[in-house]
Amino acid sequence: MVARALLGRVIACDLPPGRVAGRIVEVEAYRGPLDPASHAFRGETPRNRVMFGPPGHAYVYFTYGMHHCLNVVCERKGTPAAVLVRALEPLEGLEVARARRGVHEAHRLMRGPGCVARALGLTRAHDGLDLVAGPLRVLDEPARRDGRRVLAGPRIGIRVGTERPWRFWLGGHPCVSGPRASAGASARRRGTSTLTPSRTRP
DNA sequence: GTATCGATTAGC
DNA sequence: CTAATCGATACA
Repeated sequence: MVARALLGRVIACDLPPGRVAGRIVEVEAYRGPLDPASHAFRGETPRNRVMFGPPGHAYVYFTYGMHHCLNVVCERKGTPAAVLVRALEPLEGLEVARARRGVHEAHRLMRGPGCVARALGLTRAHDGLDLVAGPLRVLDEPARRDGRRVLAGPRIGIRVGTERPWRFWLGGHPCVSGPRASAGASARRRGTSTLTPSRTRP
């Protein structure tokens, strides 16, 4: 619900040395006790505390010993749910983002959740920020999807909960990480079944 | 206490 | 495909 509504909206981050902003083009939804892929699946901890708080706040976590990821907390206080921001289309502050990322091409600046947080300059220090008050904000202007369709497919990078099509993105957008066509279309073209696991583990 | 594994990425 | 790199988690 909230995940789809966030597609096409703008996130702006006002931290030194200047504003970096981008349009949301790819997200993933995570829920609480019913979603084994969610950080909130096993209850509240110091790390995921913000997910259990009021909506409209940033949940920023640290993972793989080197990356941060940005989420938008949804649902009322006490009901953990969040939307992972996986990719933005750069709009403002491209030079600041380039300096932080060490990458030049615009379409690769904020492609992937770790890259989004890096380009915006976010760390655990920004966990819990109010996304209406700032300095990290979801701007109060209508979503602009530029005629692109909202497509859905399985979430990326998880090993449980993959059966739920809770990854959403703007079809064909160059800043989307991973597959850009719908899962169904992609499976049809390749003659493979979406239901067949593509990866096994010894 | 030790062992394992990530809501990832860059590079070969 | 793997290394990087460390906090959270599982388990003895």
